[in-house]
Amino acid sequence: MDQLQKFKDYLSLKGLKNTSQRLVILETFLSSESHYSTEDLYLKLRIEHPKIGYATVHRTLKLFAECGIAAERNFGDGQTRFEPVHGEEHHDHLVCTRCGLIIEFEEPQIEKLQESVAATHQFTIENHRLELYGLCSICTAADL
Amino acid sequence: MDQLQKFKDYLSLKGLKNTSQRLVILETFLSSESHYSTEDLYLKLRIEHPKIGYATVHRTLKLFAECGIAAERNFGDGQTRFEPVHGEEHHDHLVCTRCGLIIEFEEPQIEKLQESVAATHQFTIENHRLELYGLCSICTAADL
DNA sequence: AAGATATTGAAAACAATTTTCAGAAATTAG
DNA sequence: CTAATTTCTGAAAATTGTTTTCAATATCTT
Repeated sequence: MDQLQKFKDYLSLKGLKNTSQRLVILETFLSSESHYSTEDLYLKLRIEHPKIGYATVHRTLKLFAECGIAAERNFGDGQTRFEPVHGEEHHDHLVCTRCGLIIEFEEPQIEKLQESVAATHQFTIENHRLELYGLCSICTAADL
Repeated sequence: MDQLQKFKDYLSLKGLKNTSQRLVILETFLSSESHYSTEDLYLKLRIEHPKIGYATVHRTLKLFAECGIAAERNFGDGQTRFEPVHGEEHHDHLVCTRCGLIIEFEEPQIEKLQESVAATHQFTIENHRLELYGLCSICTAADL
């Protein structure tokens, strides 16, 4: 099922309304570079849809997160970011502290070790976050 | 070297002053349960030292972080927390999403895998954060 | 002890996020 | 199709956590 259908299903399930703003925001959100903050997306939308307000963008992003279309991320810069979820494997992030580059990665072995740590403490894991902060290859090179 | 000495050295290195507030805050910070938010520590201090202001607590916690006595943590609840650092191994956290319990753990194998992920992307890791969110053993049991 | 400099606490400023509210839009009922 | 009901929107205001300002005070140096 595609994301648009998933969103519409969620709206009707919850008795919410299918508005033009929500569809425009979804389309823009899905169509490009990930890791949007509310502000990022608001500014991008404003170019073609200057009527859409900041609060609506923010509310809609929260709605995406609620229905599983987006995941909330926080990379410690004081802004919450949202990234599209496409039902793929869970992934984690490398974050360049100099240029802001964000790279996604998957490492099933780490996930397994996390499970074993949780088991040791009789913890039931619901989700996790792993971020590696440092310099990307370009910034590392520039640093020499 | 103990933490008090480390703090005093840092102060004189930076030409900062050794005030009674700073010492009281350090003592209280080190003397008990970790993972304080500014507010937590402010409220705790207020019992015995009602004159100490919120801003001073906050500034002092930042100072601890600067000189390596404290580490800043953010568990996604919108509050920055500070935990005492005692020069031990780096550790990560299990966070109970129901009762708020925080358990620390170390898993060197995970650290190694992180290094290999970074190497794959020619990334130079400066630091990382790993948090496992879920239910602690007690909340898991209560959930049945 | 005096002078120079940093610190304090209260309040104001900030930044990100969330809420309020009245008018507008979407859905449902008739 | 129209009216009635309910949700949504956008602008502005409110909230929350954090940071800064500033005048009075404390600390350090000589």
